[in-house]
Amino acid sequence: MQDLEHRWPFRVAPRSSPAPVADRAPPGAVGEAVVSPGVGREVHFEPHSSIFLEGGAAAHVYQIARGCVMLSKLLPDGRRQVVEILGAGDVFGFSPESTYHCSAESLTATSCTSFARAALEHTPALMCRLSSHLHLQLCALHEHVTLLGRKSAMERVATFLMRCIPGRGGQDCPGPQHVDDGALVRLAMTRQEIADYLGLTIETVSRLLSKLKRRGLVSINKLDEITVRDVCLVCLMTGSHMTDGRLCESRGGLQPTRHPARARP
Amino acid sequence: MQDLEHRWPFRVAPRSSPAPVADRAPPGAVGEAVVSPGVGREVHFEPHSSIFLEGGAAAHVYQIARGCVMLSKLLPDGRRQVVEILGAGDVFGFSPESTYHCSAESLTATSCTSFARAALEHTPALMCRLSSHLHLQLCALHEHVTLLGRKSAMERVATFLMRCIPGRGGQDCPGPQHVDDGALVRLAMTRQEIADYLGLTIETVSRLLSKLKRRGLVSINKLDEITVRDVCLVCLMTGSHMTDGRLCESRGGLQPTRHPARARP
DNA sequence: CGCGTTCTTGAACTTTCTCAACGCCAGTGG
DNA sequence: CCACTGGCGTTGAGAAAGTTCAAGAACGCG
Repeated sequence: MQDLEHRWPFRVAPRSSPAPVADRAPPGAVGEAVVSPGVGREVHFEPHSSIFLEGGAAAHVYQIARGCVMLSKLLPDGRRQVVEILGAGDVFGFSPESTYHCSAESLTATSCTSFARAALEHTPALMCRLSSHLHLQLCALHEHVTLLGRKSAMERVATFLMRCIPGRGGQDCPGPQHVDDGALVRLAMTRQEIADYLGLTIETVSRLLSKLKRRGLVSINKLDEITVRDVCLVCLMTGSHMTDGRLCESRGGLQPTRHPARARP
Repeated sequence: MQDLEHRWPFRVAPRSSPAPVADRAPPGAVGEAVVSPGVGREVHFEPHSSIFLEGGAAAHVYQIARGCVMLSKLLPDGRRQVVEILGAGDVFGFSPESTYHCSAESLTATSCTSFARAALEHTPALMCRLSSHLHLQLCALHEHVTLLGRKSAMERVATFLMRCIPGRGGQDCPGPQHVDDGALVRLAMTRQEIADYLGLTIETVSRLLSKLKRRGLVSINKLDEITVRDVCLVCLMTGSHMTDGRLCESRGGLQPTRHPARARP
């Protein structure tokens, strides 16, 4: 259907044309036709405002028309995990219980269509249309589970940066388009949120960004605005590609034994 | 609707009645009515057989009628992550691309209803019925992301054991039913698979199971058969409960700053 | 019984976390 | 205008958790 990656299009502009900082229309067909057939209601959220809290009554289901939403969970001792980051077209607020199992917070200015849970249960057609988006999210979540379970800290940060650059890093990545393969990334997240997303501490995220800066791979313009100077090079650090040039070759079968948990040095 | 946990009911028997090692009907309504309206075909898999491989042509979507399935992904250097473990009622094989983005393997003897992808696309009603299961899986995946991102190795192992005991550890856990609060767990997974599921190494899993054994919390009968001697005590080690007695109290709001990444000693 | 596979255990080493100090920046109020 | 303050972010030193490597034990199967 369409690309799995870059489903939360942070405001990003190609390096060569630094102009359009305003929100762009999401790439791909993901954000298509968010029709609201009577039951749906348009709701808007400022950047970094709470949409609902973990444990609150699960009254509504939301579909994002524009913007970015972050879902997170807390452990009772205060450890937080950002569980999913969503963009246009994505659906959240489904809960098998009567309460939300995670909190939702907008990252950028966000518009959603909200559906009352009760109404939804009486409109199977609508329910289905919303559900049909979920397997995209499931797929992205699988990718993220792999990041959390098996990638080193640097690979996580590199992967994170690549996810902020639409159109690059996926299977159909066109490779560098200009001699200067750079991209401007607006993060819209604090270091703490990035850390909670990547399963790291804030210090580690900070240190690794500094290391990337020292190596000349990125430059940090404004804390939440990073220029990735060589997209391809950062992409090679994600752990998702063969480091010796070849891209993923087809695998002969499962390799059940001896898996190094982290990349070898 | 129903419980999130124990959605992959490994063969488990209460400690007091050690008899029924044979597969039990799944608890809850998850495994309801797996009707196959013409398009669906019944397929069976031996324990530990491959259902499809990551990168293979995504020809079918499956719904589990009975048994357990493990989804996994490989990084190009051979690191593996078990991404999801599924039980009766769960759906897998959806892919936004033309190829599968993960591999599927049966853990126990498994029966599935398989639907040709092409047929599915012409039967929106069926598609919807399958999709409607996905938000349950999404929810379980959020839980697992939290485990991978924020839990210590011991908390992961404890959580894993609790997930193998149906009816316990969830929000509606009845607590100990007998004076002797034990449970028999059939793992159906090798140590390597458990490690790949929990984002650890095989050595760490082995070490921590030994530590639990030394502390008298579990006993290991047959490598893949473990008796959890005190379910409640193991549950307190999962990191999902307040360790000082009280269960989760309602939280006042988001706590965006200072999150210890691991539990304090 | 012997062999291959899987699991366990130990010791050394890495990575990442923890704790603490410091820097930067924006907003505030004298 | 400038010092003060609070919130983030960065950096360093030391500690801890988990990994790696290697050897030995246990299991299962012919």
